Amino acid sequence: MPRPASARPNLPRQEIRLSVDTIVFSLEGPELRVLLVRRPVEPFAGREAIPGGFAEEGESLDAAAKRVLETETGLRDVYLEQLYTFGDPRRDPRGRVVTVAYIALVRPPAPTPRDGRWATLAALPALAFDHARILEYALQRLRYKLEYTPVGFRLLPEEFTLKGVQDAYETILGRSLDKRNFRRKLLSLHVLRPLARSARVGAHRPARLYRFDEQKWEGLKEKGNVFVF
Amino acid sequence: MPRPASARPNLPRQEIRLSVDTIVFSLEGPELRVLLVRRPVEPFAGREAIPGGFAEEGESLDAAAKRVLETETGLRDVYLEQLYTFGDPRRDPRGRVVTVAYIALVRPPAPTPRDGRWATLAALPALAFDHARILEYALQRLRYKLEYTPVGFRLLPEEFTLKGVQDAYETILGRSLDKRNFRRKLLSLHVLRPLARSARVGAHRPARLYRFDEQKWEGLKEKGNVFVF
DNA sequence: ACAAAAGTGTTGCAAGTACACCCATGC
DNA sequence: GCATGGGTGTACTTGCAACACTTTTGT
Repeated sequence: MPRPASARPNLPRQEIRLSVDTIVFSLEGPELRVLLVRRPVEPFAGREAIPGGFAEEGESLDAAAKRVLETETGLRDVYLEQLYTFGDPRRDPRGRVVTVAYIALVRPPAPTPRDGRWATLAALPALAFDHARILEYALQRLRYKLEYTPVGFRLLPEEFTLKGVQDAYETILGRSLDKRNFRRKLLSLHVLRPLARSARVGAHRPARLYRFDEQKWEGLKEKGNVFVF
Repeated sequence: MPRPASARPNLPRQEIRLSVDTIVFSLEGPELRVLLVRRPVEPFAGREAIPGGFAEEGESLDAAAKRVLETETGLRDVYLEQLYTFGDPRRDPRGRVVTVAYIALVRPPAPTPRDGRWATLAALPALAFDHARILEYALQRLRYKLEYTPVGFRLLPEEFTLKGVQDAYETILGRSLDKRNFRRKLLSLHVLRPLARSARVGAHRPARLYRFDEQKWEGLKEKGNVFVF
């Protein structure tokens, strides 16, 4: 329930609206995908866009991102991080809309929300507003971040094989990595807990399953041994 | 001149205000300093704060940061980059204010604006709002960024000595660096243009002057040889 | 000649890269 | 027994860290 503006004498009148939009990434098939929703109304009616909505009175930006994402797509308990704020005055034809963009990473199997689809990066349609630019920026950040922090695990199932991690990295970075070197480096961080169970799929030796160890990772962060942005 | 909200049927009413605040860093003495201004009015009247103001209708966020900074402090032609957006609903007692924070780096000699002062990090006063947190975040970003990109040159005079660069780095990072290793690494980037002239100060051998070569730096960025955030 | 800062190379270590074969399982 | 992907070690290269002396100038 917004108080009238007159109750806030020090605050100027502004015709600026604040929206919170999220680029949602997931790995599906062996491809990096982005969640797009189709706009039912003008402007850009019929075009696809990244999910988003307007911030409400009493909520923080993080909370708004979470709420909007759940409302629009049904996705919950996903990794969310603020990306950048886009404020060009002409980016929305309706008027002045400033968008705080977030990145979300969801684990497979990622449900497909109604009115949404998982688009591959190779076959992106024309997007509404300046969403193409936002997406490009998000992708760049994801790639950079992947090299310094184990953010990639947020795109994997809770239990995964080393091969799975490597495939994910290769997909996102768009280049192939040496198996032995990759495994050595990954294990040398000591943030993976091997499980007793293995993944039995196909006519070949089953691969050991691992879990990401949040605690050890937090420990490393606190000791400043890692780059975290 | 804002159009009435009724002309924008698709935009919701929002009582959210958008401010753009900037953490201004400079090197003075041999210390990293932050520009603080004293608040003349409530809330937090008399307290010091980082300079900032409200965004206007037709301007981009970058433009707003530039304008506000010049209006409040008289500083122009400084390096500006967006830091993060802070949107906790209780961060301003007047109501909902979302702040897009920027970092600015200014070269010496940095003029001291009226109603402002350059505070050292060692002796920071209690700041208004959540500005202490914003400042802490900015400092962290500055330090990280220094290690991957030559932002540091934005804090130096146009012409500088290698010693000058090293002093700057040591100040900001808070640790001492090996002279030979530092020089080798810096020169190996090939982004410094040595000048014929030298800096003659004091009873000892004068040091060669250098300039930062923006062009070569842009070239490296495009080739993807460098980490740029 | 001496005080003061500028400038300069080498060695050891750690991390990264390149590279090829045996192992366990299902069919 | 063979096809399929899982799992492992070693040599080379490169970048980073540690370390001390000579050079140039002003006084």
